[in-house]
Amino acid sequence: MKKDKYHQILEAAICVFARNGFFQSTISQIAKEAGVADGTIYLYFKNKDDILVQFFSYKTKKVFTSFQEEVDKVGDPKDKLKNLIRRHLKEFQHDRNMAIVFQAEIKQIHKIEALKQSVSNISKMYKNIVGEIIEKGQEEGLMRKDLYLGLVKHLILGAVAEVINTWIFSSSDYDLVSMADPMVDLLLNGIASEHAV
Amino acid sequence: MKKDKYHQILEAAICVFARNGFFQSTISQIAKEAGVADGTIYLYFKNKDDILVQFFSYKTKKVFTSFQEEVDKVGDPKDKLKNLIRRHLKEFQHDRNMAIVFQAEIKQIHKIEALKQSVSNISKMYKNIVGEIIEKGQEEGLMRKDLYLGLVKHLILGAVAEVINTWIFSSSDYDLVSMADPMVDLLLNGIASEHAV
Amino acid sequence: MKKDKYHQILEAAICVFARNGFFQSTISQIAKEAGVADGTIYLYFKNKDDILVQFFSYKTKKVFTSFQEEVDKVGDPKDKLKNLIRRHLKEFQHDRNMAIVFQAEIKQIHKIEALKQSVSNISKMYKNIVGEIIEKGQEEGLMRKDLYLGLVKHLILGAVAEVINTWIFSSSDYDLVSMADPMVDLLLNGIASEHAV
Amino acid sequence: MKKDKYHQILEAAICVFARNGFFQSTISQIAKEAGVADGTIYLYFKNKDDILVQFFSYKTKKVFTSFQEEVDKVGDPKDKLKNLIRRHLKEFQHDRNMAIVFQAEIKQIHKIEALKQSVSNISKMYKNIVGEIIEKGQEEGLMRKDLYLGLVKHLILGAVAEVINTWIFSSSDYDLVSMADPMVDLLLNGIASEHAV
DNA sequence: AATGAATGAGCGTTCATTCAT
DNA sequence: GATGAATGAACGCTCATTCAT
Repeated sequence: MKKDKYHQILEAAICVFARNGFFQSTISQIAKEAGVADGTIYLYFKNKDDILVQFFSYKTKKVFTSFQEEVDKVGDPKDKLKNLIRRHLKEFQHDRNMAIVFQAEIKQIHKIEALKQSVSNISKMYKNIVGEIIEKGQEEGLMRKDLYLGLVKHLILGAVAEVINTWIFSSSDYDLVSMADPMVDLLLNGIASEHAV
Repeated sequence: MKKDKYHQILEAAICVFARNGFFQSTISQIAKEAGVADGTIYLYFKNKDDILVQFFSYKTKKVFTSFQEEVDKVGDPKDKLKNLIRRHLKEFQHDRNMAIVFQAEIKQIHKIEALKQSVSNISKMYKNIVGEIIEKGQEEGLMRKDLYLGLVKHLILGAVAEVINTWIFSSSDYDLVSMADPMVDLLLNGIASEHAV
Repeated sequence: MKKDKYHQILEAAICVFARNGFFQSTISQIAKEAGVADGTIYLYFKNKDDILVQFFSYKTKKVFTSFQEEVDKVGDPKDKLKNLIRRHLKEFQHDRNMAIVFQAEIKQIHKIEALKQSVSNISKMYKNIVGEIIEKGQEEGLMRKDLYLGLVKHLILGAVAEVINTWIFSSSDYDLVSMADPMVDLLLNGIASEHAV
Repeated sequence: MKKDKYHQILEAAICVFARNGFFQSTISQIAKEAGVADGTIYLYFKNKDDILVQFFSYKTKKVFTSFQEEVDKVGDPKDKLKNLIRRHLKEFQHDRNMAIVFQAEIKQIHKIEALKQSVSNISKMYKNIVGEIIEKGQEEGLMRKDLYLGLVKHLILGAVAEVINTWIFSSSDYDLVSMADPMVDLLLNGIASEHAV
């Protein structure tokens, strides 16, 4: 019934990284968490860095495929945005360790040579999805034409990331997904009262 | 003419931290950058962690005082928000190393016992400022009453943080401050076209 | 058509040892070279050291038998010496890996408990053969009576070893055996010009 | 009264290398022998390999200068040869650890990238000294003209090396230097009886 | 007999921290 | 105060050896 060792170690590693941070985690801790010997880790990963590389390439692919699927499910750009954010929150809520590593380590990681590439791609991919949604929304007259697109992407990604962050650092016992709809409302309509603008 | 050693070391440290990340930086590197001996650092800081503790308590105080001042300069809540964000971007653009350490290390740092407190405080302080602005806006009828306040705080902090992030990891030669006004516009009015809502 | 596994492994090991040195070689490398699994090696050898033990006891026996045979083929002590050296160079030229391991590892090897004995025996056996030749030469009046026998043995063994060494560390593409005759001439007659002594 | 740490460590290392061989020696052993902490070694040497590199470049220079001096002291080529060998044996007898490392490790060492150069130079330098002596001897009519010079060099170096080797692996309590004169006699006059040639 | 995944002791090396000068 | 040589604990990683299949 056991998963294969590769994933067993990968998950243990992510768990330990989530707890201590990548640089503060030791191979011994990971091995212990995974229930294997230290040396065993090196049968599946080239070195400590490689664990993170593998994690990012594996999870990123998996998560972004699910994002894209969710976006493609509906036609309306506003629904697309809603689905994207809901899925984003859902995936991260579902795998808290992944969420922590994604949020907390990703800023550090570009210092690891082997990860430079993949990290910058994660943001880019996400922002591409968002970008397409916005552009479609503009074409359909549902979204403002006078948007600085780059900024909108930052706004959305940043907002979601911060919500996840807060959830992570709190006791994580409230429902993250339930924040999707109010967030989309905020993003679409802003915080100003209608007659005030 | 030299600054006192304390600040000399502190700035050297931030520079090194910005370059390599906290855990990847060594006391030797900092000492070299500061032009002092390794041991000298321990005359001014209890240990390596303490450098970061000092940095955060010092910078946080300084920066947030400046934020508060900027917010207090004007009366209109929308202007307050604009001033806050403009100042935020300005300060971080002005001290890139600080920006990098704030953005990149802060997620890691709560794993350092001595920093747990200060880090969570930084977010809290920032969100308090934002919260007060929003509440004043609501009182004055300038902002929607049906806002989930916590979410709005995340939205604003997250958006600004993401903009700064992108700036840091890019070649950094564009003007960060100029993004303040369009960002406030976005936050206030959202991305949906008016008649579409 | 394959040789039995024992010799297959033994030869692979010598090849790897020749390339990397004993301590720098790993069981994995040997297994790979031999085309067997790591574990298989332990079916034929007690441990890594044992591979060298087996090699030395096997090769030493084989080589020295051939030396003795060659020496016994002729009656004249000078011819015996010539035959010995010629055979020595021939055997080592023929099996370069063996030559390298013999020359390069033998000095290290007495640090391996199990090999202490065999190594000192190799030199001893060789010197015994030489000793007998010299003594016979002296009896027959062909060699000087005033020789310090121990020294003569060193002289001969050392000279041959050094010639082999040089050959090993060069590109090994010249003929080693052709050096036998001039070497015997040198050993017999010395380097001084006749009338000069 | 203490020598500086650099030489203290270097000598301790050579002592340990002599005892266990380079690859079987650990930094901990060396540190213990030198009476310093493990880390201290890395203040003076780049890494374990570097200890050997330093040793060879230091000792080789020192020893060969002394060889050349000794050779230059006298004019007669035969005396030169005698002086060279006597000095060689003397130096190696005087510093047994050096002798062991020179004899035993040198064959292994060309596998260490940083040492490839220096090792091949040692033999070359020695053989150059010998070569010059022989050539001078030939010019002066003291040595045979029909010598294969390369072979003579091997003969001499090999013979001396083997004598040292035997001394090292024996209980080492006999006088090495006293073998110089008989050895030179052997080299000059050979082992054949005069009337027999 | 043969495999090769798994082990874990042991190594080289780094680096925060101390302290004699 | 300032130094930087010295420390030694702790880490990442290797590899001889074992053993279930």
